[in-house]
This record gives sequence, C-alpha cells and structure tokens, in this order.
Amino acid sequence: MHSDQLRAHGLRVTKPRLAVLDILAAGGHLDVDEITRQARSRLDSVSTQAVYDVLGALTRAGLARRIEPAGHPARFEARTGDNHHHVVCRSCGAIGDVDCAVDYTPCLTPSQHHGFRLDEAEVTYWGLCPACQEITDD
Amino acid sequence: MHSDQLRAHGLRVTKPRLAVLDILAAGGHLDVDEITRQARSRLDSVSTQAVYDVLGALTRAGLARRIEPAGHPARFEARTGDNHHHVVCRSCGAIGDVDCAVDYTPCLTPSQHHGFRLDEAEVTYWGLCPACQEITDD
DNA sequence: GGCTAAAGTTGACTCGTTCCAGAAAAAGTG
DNA sequence: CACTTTTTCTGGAACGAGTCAACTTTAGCC
Repeated sequence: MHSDQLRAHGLRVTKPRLAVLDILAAGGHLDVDEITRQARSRLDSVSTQAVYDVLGALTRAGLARRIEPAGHPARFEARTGDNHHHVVCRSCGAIGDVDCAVDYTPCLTPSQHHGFRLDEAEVTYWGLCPACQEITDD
Repeated sequence: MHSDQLRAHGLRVTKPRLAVLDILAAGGHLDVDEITRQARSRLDSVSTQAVYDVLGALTRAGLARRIEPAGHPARFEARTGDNHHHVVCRSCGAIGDVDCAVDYTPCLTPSQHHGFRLDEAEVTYWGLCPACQEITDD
C-alpha cells in the first residue's frame, strides 16, 4: 500500500498524498496541471497549493522525481530508483523513458569536475515525438 | 571580426549583436542579466528586449548555445562546435564545461527512442561547486 | 541619398510557480 | 478520547523569466 511508503519516509498519510502517489504510480510524466486534474477527479477537491506541497514533499522524500525540461513546465514521475533518462519532444514536451545506454554509468564519472562534488548525472535526449513529426513533415 | 561571423550567417551587423557576441566570446556561461549589464557598459543603451532578441537570433544561427539548468535562469555560451557538457552547482547555478567523457558519443544512441527523431543529447552533471561546498560544510 | 525589410524600443502582459495569512481539518500519540 | 502537530484550505498577491504588439530606427542594397 502507498500508505506504508509514506509512513516509511516519515510522511503523514493524507488523502491528497495518497491520490497523488497513486496517480504517479500509474506511470507517465505528468505536469502539475494534469496531476491536479486527476487528483480532483478522485477526491472531492484539492487546492492547487496542496498539490504543489504534496509534490514537493514526495520529491524531498525521494518518492517522486521532478523533471524540468528546458522550456516546458515541470513534470513528475514515480521514482523507480533505477537511473534512467528521458527523451523529450521539443515541440509538445512529451517525455519517454530511456534506460541507461551503458551498463556502467559513464555518466557519473566525467573527465573533469572542476572541484565540484557531483551527486547526479542527468541525460536528456531532445527530438520530435512521432506525433509532432507528422505535423512538421506533412 | 565578429561582423563577418554575423554576415556569414545571414544576420545584419548591429551594435547590440556585436556587443553580445563579443561578451560571449570572452567565455563563461552568462545569464541574460549579466549579458545585459555588460552590453550596457559597452553601448550607451540596449533594451532588455533587444538582448533577448539578439540571443535568440544568435542561438538560432548556431553562434551561441542556450543552457537552461532546471531551477535556474537560462545561460548562454559561445558555441564552440564541440559536443561538450556541463557541471551545474545546485546551490548557486555556477556552470563548468566538461568534455564528452567517452570518445564515441554514447550519448546520441540511446537504447530505446520510442519513435522519437533525436537531434541532441544533453548531459548535465549536478553537484556543489567548491565555494558552495565550504558554505554547506562548515 | 533613398528605399525597404530587418532590428530595436517601450510597456503591458502571460505563465508557472511560490509565498503568505489565518482558519479548519485531519493524523499520529499518550 | 483528548491533545498537539502537521497538513490542507481559501484566496490573494507576488515573483522572475520571458513574450507580444505597435511603433521607430537602422542596415544593407540600388
């Protein structure tokens, strides 16, 4: 149950949180608007702020992951723990998952690090999704 | 001369464009604010809008590259043509360059592409820059 | 030098997001 | 069950980054 997940991370179990967690668990990369809409269809009502709060809490707890593709509103996905990456459509912002291409993460070991203490390597593939290709091609 | 670069890309040579191109050529990863400030110190005056327009034109022409780290304002760098990546400080947004770790770009050939037509692979390393480490550590 | 399209100016405005206050409602604890 | 603390609510205001639109200026070409 998702309630256990919440408790395990020291978060209180509330309806909005369960709803959002449920929505994210269903898969996909949703923006705040979409999450809010879906949450409202499950509960009688949820405030926009509550959704932002919940997403913030889940992200901090590591139960959700925030994806912020340049030029598009932020999206969230259930964090599966694996180190996967994303394909983003330049035109509509659609997102797809991509497993790390190589076994060993070439990612986390850059040649130079300028003294930075690194904690994550993010890979984003940019292109056009099938739907947007059709529109552009015609 | 930078005027030639502009002309070569079909762009008219104007004072704001030369100034911005000059500033970028000096190196670094600057945000619009900083570019505007530097441009104003070279010219009598430049509108914020003009700076955005110029940066847009330069980016479209391939003379500049836009970097947009999640949670930080966009930054621009002179495009050197090589396929390098960036280290970004989570705290202050400072950016450093990193050459592609591997010779063959493992980057551009993800295992799955969901039908997307890809044109770029972006790698961002997240961490704390030396300065911010000190503040956090203490 | 004069013409025309491209580039710049100005100011209002959008968008996604955050913050704020105070009141109400739940959740966990003893 | 009563109590304390967290979370949520309503609603509004504010934010920074960036965009739009109408008008003026300027670069490049004859």
